[in-house]
Amino acid sequence: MPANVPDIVIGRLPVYLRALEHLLKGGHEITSSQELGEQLGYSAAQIRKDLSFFGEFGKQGTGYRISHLAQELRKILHVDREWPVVLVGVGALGHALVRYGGFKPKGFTIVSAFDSDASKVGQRVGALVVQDMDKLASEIARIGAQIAIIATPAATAQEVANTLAKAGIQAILNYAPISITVPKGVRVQYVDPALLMQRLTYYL
Amino acid sequence: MPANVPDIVIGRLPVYLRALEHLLKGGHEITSSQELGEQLGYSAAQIRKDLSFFGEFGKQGTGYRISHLAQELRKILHVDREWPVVLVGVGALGHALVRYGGFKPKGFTIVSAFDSDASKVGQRVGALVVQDMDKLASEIARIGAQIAIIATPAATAQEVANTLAKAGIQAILNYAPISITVPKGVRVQYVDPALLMQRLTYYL
DNA sequence: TGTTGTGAATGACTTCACAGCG
DNA sequence: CGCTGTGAAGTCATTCACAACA
Repeated sequence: MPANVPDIVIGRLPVYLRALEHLLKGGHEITSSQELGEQLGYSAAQIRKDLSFFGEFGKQGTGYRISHLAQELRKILHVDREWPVVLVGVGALGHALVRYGGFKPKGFTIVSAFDSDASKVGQRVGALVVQDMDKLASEIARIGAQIAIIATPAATAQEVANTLAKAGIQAILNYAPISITVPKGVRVQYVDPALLMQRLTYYL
Repeated sequence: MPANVPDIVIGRLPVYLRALEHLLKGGHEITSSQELGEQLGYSAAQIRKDLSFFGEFGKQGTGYRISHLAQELRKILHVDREWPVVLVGVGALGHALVRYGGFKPKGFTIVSAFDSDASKVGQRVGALVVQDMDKLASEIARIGAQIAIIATPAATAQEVANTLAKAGIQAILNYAPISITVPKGVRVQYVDPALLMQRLTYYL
């Protein structure tokens, strides 16, 4: 497990993995850094360099066996297993996330849902029953969850993040439209489509 | 309108804007690069350097008037206006996007929805009626839309992107879990929560 | 005094270019 | 011969550090 790999490299690995899985579905068995790069808009050298942080996965003169490289990437990213995920905030967005089909095929399963609104506690959402926030820490410990999704309004997201960090959560996917600060050792990724839209309009 | 601003800088401007609007709501009137940086996890120098690409927005010894800086950022990002957006793909995700409340407050309104599935054409989704794909180009021209959201399955996303580019769309927010290639002059931003999850698990 | 705006210095990332190997 | 893996070179981004100024 090499240290000092730039985070920007880590961010590209899932993109590579997604492309490899797509090629596999299309019946391909072998690819090259050049072919991958053209598909993804990266240079061939960058792909080779990124992979070189972790080992040697190709054959000179041939390229990469797609299934093998994909499996190696899954190991590197720790997605060669199932991850339980807890969800905080069961409004419209939280409901959509429980129903969202994109997580399970990648090994992420929302196993508990929490909300601070007493009128929501006890309601069923898909196969889950919404629980009170005061059960959060004990449930996280019971499940052994390390990953949480925040889908609350912006106003409560920081408070929720504090609670999650205290309960031992180390990875947060934040859908609340606000930046949050977390203790060292906790990582946050942000999902805010409006932000991406604003990044697009700059160029219009 | 300065040229040659790194895209990575453009990507941070919406984050700054979001934080400024949050501070405004909290009753603040003035902030500093240091205060903003602490809130966002950036260095104060980086924020000042980013802003310096576009002008001088602060007062030495004082900081930035929040409402003024926010308005300047809106101008820079071209979000000081309303943007019509077309949606392609009206499955579960497309439905959720039409209902999603995060776009309209930022000036983005989904004004048309399209699907290639004949059984969906004519159905109502919120206030919209799903239209056939063969109306796409004429509707984009009629509306003057420059922005599109792709919410189709991965298998059709590239084809849809080609059609959108041909119809004059210059900015695409792609929810399909696949990388797409587009002609020069067209920009794409990706929304794939599973990718972000995989980026998080690397560190677990 | 406190904070900005900015060249200069440092650090990080990407590309180059080629040895090495299948 | 073709493609990988990788040091070296080049480019780009961030941080430093301070003059300028309210």
